Amino acid sequence: MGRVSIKDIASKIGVSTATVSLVLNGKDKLGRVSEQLSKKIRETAKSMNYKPNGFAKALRSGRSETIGLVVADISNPFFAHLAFHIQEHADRYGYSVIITNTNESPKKMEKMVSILKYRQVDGFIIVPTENGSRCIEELHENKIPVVLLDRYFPEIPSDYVGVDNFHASMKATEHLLKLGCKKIALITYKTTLRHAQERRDGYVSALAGCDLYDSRLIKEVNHSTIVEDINRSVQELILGDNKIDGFFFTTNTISSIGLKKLKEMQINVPEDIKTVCFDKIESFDFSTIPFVQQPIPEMGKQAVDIVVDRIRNGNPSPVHIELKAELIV
Amino acid sequence: MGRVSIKDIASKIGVSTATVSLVLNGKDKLGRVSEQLSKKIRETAKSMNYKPNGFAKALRSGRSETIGLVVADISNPFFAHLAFHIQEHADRYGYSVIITNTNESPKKMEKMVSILKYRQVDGFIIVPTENGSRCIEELHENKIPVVLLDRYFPEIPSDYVGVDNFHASMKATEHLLKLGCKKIALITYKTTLRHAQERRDGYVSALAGCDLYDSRLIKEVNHSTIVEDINRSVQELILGDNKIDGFFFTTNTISSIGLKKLKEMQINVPEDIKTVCFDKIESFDFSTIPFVQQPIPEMGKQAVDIVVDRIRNGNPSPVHIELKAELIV
DNA sequence: AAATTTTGCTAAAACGATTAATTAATTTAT
DNA sequence: ATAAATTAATTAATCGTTTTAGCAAAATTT
Repeated sequence: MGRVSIKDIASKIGVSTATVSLVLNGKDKLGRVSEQLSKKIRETAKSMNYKPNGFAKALRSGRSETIGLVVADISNPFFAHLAFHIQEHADRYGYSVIITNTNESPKKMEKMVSILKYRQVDGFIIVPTENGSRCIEELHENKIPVVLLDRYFPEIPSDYVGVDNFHASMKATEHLLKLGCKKIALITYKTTLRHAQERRDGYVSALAGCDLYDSRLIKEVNHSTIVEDINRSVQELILGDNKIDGFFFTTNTISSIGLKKLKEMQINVPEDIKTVCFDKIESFDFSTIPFVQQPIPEMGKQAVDIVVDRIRNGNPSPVHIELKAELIV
Repeated sequence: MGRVSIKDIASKIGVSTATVSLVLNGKDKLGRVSEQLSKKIRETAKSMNYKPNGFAKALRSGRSETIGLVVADISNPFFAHLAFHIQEHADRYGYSVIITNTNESPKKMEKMVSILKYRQVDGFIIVPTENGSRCIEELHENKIPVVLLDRYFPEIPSDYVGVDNFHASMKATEHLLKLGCKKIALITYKTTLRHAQERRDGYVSALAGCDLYDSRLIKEVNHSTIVEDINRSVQELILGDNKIDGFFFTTNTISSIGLKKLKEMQINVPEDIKTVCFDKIESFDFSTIPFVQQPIPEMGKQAVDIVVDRIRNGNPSPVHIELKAELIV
């Protein structure tokens, strides 16, 4: 016995498929189907274990009830957690989520967006890569709902959900200052992405406030050579002339590699040097290291809320949501 | 300008949609379309930026070129990494992946499978939950390709990809023995899932071999109350009469919580007590703790290979693939 | 009683592709 | 020159649903 279609139900009861469809979509009031028949159809559908064919539905209606999620790397815990909450929340609206990875390559991002477009997703939630703005603009031009997440492009107005990177970084840096640090190094990505710059600006602003800013303490690392870059930077900073007494790592990946290097060099945290990280690292003894905690569940929820709203009600002026990130000590 | 359909191409050149479809699907030899026209159609399609409508295709052909992935929890790094590799590999076959979470609840697993069925996925890769065998059997009855991953049900024959849990655990336990441990505790899930039992059996077997097996050193924890359970177990074991000198944690989550508790109790690893974990914990100082490393990329690859093969070539006798897991010291 | 409105349902055309069956034109074989 | 085979395209049905327009019968209004 193959799949049960609307036609099977219709012919079993002896009505038209139109009537069945109307009833099963709750439009029986509008279509004026009698109470009795309505009930009978619903019961028959249930007893025959009818499941609507999503493709037929999507083809006819033009909506797939699917959201495309594009992240840098689903195996990164930050994005994995985001994905988890996005899915759980989307599920409540009846939306499924297709997750894809860019691996921080704009080329791959374009490819993934194209695949998702082919899959006719109703809307996108995207953590964009550097130089990925063209791709986003194209989606805008095609009037496809997009919510940017975690990162955004200041030059193009679009819906965005993220955290207040600037103030979070400032607070993080100030925490090190309060602990007495005078020479605080920053390790961050070499990127034009705004959220990274905001994190840097927060750090700079905190230090400039008390005349401790020194540009030589900022080290930029490349995504593609991250391990070597961080190892080298940490080594230089530690062994160099500046007597570094604090580190601010601007992402979980950077933190993880940086702390590993420190451990390797037999530098104890926080005894020998203080550190603060952006994002949590899953670690059994992380308890001693303060970190900036982004409200991941809320970020996911907001992104879903917005994209679903755009899908359903069209595109008024874009919103730019900046959530507060807490410093956990 | 809306989407370009096959009809648009056809009418632009002045041919039938059938011809266009034939050419665009590489069946022009079969359908005997002239070389010239063939070329012209391909060029026009490209210039008009034609993207086939997946739903129409899926509706007509009955295949969605989508794989449904059901994992316990995508925010768990082990599953996140699996998901990553599954996606990357599926992409090479032209398949998209829809990921869903069960949160270890068989009810939710059923719901997710049902959603994915409604989405007409061509095949499933499933990390099943305890008591989830009925759901898998139903898929078998409906002749929908399923590959079980990480866990399986011995009572139902189905495709499966996992690791040799028994020997991996045995090796892990033997490592502790080699380090001189005499009282090795096991912390594992209280579950009927076979893979967990295999891990326990490996541990038991290693200890029984040298007469060190003591059932009181095995502690089972519940998924829903995992933190309290582990904390209590660790505390009991450490403070109890048995002078525990080793721990074997059977999953990454258990390891993480267990190690955190040890740290809290000021027990140093590996000075005061030796430990070995199943799965890697993302941690900057994990370097000192030996762990069983599952070949995640290979597991993902195999699972995709099998499910795609089943989709394309039907269902011969199920395969049961057990990969070797390495002990990383 | 005729005209109008409401009620309850159906017919049929989409949506965008695929594909078996045909047709028409040309080439080859007899 | 006629029949057979090959080549090159088209027609039309189909997948399962949604939805607009329309039709008859019943109920209501005038």
